[in-house]
Amino acid sequence: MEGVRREPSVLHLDLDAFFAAVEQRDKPSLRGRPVVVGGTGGRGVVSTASYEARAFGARSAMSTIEARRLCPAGTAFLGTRFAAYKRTSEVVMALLRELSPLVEPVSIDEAYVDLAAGEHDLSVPGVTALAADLKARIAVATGGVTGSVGIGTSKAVAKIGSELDKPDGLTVVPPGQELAVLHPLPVRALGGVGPATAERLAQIGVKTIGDLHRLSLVDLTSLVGQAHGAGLYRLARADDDRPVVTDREAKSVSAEETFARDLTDPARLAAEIEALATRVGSRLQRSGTSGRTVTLKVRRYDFSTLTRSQTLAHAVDDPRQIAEIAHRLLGAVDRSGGLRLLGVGVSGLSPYAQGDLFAEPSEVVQPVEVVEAAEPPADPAPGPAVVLWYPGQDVVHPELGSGWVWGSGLNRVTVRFEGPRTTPGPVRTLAADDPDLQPADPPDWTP
DNA sequence: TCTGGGGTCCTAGGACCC
DNA sequence: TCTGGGGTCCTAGGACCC
Repeated sequence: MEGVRREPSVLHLDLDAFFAAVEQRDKPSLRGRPVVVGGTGGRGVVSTASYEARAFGARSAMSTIEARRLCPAGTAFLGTRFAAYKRTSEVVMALLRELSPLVEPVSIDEAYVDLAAGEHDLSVPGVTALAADLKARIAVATGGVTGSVGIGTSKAVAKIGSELDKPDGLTVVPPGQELAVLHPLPVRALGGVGPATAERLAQIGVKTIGDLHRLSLVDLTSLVGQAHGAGLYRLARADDDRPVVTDREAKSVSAEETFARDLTDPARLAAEIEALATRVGSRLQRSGTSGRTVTLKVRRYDFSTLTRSQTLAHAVDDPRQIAEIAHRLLGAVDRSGGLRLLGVGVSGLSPYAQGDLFAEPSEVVQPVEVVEAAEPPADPAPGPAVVLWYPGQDVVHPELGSGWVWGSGLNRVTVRFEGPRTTPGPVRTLAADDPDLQPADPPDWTP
């Protein structure tokens, strides 16, 4: 177990029944009553059920129809208000960043904090007091939303700790006690063990993490695959050295929609593709990325689901181009019987925006050759302007400080500005001809 | 009126290159 | 004449997470 910490310095926070808790905070009449948040249409599913609704059997991912059957009259069924949840989430994440610069949001209602990167007493009483104080501050700052905290020597142990005492829980797993805590729990408690893996394990009599511990690495990998098996083998031994990381670049962007009724009309299908491509393209453009692979997802009337994808020579972020590929891919799938869902996604993302001037750094460094040219051309060549920015180039901005170019396109340049030593600075997308943005060290290839 | 929407990671086969 | 591997890219599907 190299690399596993000796002190309980990984904290996991999970906000309790988060969407429902925000609704109950904002609508006092809902407090103490069953609340179900999610899709309210005929094909909707439950995102979050309040603890009062869980008492009647309502659960996340259940169809809303079924939740209606289970819950009594007087249960509130609400659509999602994502913006409100996002604002509340940001308040909580800001409190976590006061504890440590190393905060890893996992989702809107979950995060890890590396307490070793802050100034803290990492004894068991020390982190227990810290967690109690954090919970109190979250409740005050959010107007009553509670969270469950787990603290341990690794992410896996911290996460399991936060599950043990929900809601409004606090669990510190002391160093050395990891296996005693883990082994009685069902294998489903481990991240990465879902219904399929649990079923396979159950068939050979493996129910608890303790049972899993007795399996050899060879047996485990032959049962669930190389990577997954090796991962579970280590988790059963509380051998988990995954670091807490602040930011990860997105790898794909997608949008999908389940229709109220299955669609067959080609014009309607085409219009849906356009709408989805527009959502994906505008999100790509807002984040200053583009991608080379366009994927179409189709769910048929019988719930059978398939994907078709095409990888292009150039990265795209233009909704019209994305839609064009998606139309072609849809043309090659069987639509008879009707389609329940369509989805459009772009992956293979790079920070370079689309456009003919997108170029590898090696191509852009070419101005160096001009230095060696005996004479500059008499007339500047007509056509597009030179590439002003290349990835990795150091730049300065009077307000944003110094940074480096992360990606550049025809009209845009994405710059990562340097933050304090321990945290990466903000990423900003600017107009390529923004006069405030200057090379930090102008290359002098002009005579 | 069964079964959302946004993601990540892994596997496996075929193409292609060295 | 016969017989190779490894590595990477692409496509499709599946498991899993919140």
